[in-house]
Amino acid sequence: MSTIRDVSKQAGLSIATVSRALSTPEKVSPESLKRVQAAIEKLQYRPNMLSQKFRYNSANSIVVLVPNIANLFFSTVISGIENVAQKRGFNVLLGDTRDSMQREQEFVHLVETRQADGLIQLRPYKANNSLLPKAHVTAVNASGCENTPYPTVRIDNVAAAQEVMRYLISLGHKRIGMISGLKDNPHAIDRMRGYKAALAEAGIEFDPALVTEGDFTLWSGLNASGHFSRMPTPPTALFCMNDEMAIGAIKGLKSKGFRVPEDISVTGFDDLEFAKYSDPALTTIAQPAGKIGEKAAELLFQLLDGTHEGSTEFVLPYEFVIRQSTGPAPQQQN
Amino acid sequence: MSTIRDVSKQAGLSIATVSRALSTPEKVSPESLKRVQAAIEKLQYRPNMLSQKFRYNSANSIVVLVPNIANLFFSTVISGIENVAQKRGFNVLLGDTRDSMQREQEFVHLVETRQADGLIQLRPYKANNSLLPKAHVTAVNASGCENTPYPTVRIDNVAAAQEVMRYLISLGHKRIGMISGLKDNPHAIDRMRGYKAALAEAGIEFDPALVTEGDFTLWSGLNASGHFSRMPTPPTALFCMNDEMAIGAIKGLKSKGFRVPEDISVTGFDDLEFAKYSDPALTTIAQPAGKIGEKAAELLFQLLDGTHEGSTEFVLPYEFVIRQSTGPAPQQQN
DNA sequence: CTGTTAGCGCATTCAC
DNA sequence: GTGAATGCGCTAACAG
Repeated sequence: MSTIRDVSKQAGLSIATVSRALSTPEKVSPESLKRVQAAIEKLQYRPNMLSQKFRYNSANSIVVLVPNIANLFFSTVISGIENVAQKRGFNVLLGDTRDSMQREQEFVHLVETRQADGLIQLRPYKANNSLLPKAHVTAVNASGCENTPYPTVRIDNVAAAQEVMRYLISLGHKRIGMISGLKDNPHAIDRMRGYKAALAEAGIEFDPALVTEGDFTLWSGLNASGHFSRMPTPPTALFCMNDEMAIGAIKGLKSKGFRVPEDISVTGFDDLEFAKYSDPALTTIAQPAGKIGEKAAELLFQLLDGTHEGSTEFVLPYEFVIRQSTGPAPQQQN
Repeated sequence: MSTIRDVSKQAGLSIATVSRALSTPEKVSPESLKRVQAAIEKLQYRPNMLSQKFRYNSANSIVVLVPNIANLFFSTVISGIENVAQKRGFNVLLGDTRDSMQREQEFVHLVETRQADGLIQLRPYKANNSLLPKAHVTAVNASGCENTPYPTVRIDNVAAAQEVMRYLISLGHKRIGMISGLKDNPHAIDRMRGYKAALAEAGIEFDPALVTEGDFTLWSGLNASGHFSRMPTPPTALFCMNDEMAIGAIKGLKSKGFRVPEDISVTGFDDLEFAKYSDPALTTIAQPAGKIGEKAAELLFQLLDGTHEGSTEFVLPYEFVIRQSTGPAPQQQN
């Protein structure tokens, strides 16, 4: 591997001139420029970015902490982050944490040790969980939730859940089951609030028996659906906290002889590509996953540049998409 | 940000001793060690890895080139790569190329400029497309295909496709349609060979009218299914080159009044998590996506270490998973 | 066991 | 427009 020194020798010029030829060619005479270029070509010289990073004390990379990369919602957010990082000439370091705090800590360490300049966290933070502030690490939480002290980009989960519930209620549903995420998941907490708010609004009493816990996977949705199908009077609608669980639940319900939506309506959350192709196609909340990623990255760069002003909380619009998995409440159930 | 020099001053020791305390504590007296630790604690010192990387001329990272990160197959492979990179203390740089050669080139550049030590390509290479060899870049192709000059980890696509086809033929199917990937996609080429081989074996003539081209997306599968449903005598089975297209096709066929598998059998390829939850559940080839990633990473590290011996082509076993989307050919069609 | 010294590759002074 | 000299933070070789 040739260095800038080799190039300078080959060109018969000083290191400084070669360096200038690379960064500010207008400050170098055409003649020298040509010789430098020839030398570079001949030696197949490539500047050692490791050295540049060291000198500038800037890694030109950001790390993205993701609980599980093989999750379509997250990977779409990452796509958005990549988009703007690419434009800024930044690399994206992938931190697949698998919900392990230890792994997460290791990736935060990358920023502390300057291997990355900043961090985007895709996992929603719990209020008490303050991994970041003890280190001076520039960070943004994408897909964040309310009441966190971190700069955050999110949608209004409470309102979105409430909107879905209002729609179900408007279709005549009164017994509406829910497949929640883990109880301490901040998204689960927010969406639960929307669920309860809509019930209260409609004068329907909250029934804990209608709530069952999943973990946002297909399997947990399938599993949870069993709880409902075994009830003497099953709910007529099921509000699922994400699309995977909704699709899993539909699978389970159908196998038990339920028709969706004739016997039971099912709603999701996220609007994965697969939601359209589910049978029946899923009524769901479309989160602007790509946009969330882009906005989070933009915010992070502003923070890094010190050019950010104003609020550090961005609430992006969601969209309620009505498809075929929801219908009027069956008459006999009233 | 404090440096090792600050720590040495604070501890009243030389820089070298501090450095040793960090890397080889057994070579430092307990007394000094304690003072170093105290100084580090007080100053909140963190070693600057940028400097270490520079000195060792090793970035301790690998880049993964992926055509589309929001694709479940790829993200599962990446998960596998992450697994072994993590163990080796390497970072994974994400290169979402979006099928753009320019973007791909930029990521290869990361290796040329030492920002990464090696590269794993998830896109299958065409025989003529030699992006890598002109640069001296250590690389492995995961999900590769036959006859490439690069170290590669793959499954036997020809045999897998042939096995699926044999199964369909054994069920009595004679008119078997295919939803292919883009014609010049190496995977498409290999799987097509398997398709044709099975037909030839069974004495069934190849009919180009039964082949339609998709691009591995859900939508293209849905779209392609229209081609078949409009035929005067549609095929009784459909071999799709991946699960997404199969799921899209099933959606399309059902909407046209076809029953799967009673009227038409459908098979996929990959065995995404969603394949189980499709209705009907998909008969498909299970690629060991995670394993492919792990093996590719292991191979890359061996190459980087110079400890690799023997073949640079690994063919991993696949599994043929029979679910409910396939059944006997309908009688009336014979 | 500890300290002094040199140098990794590059960009940037400051002279000329 | 150009070159010589300096230093970024760290480790390794050497000397004590």
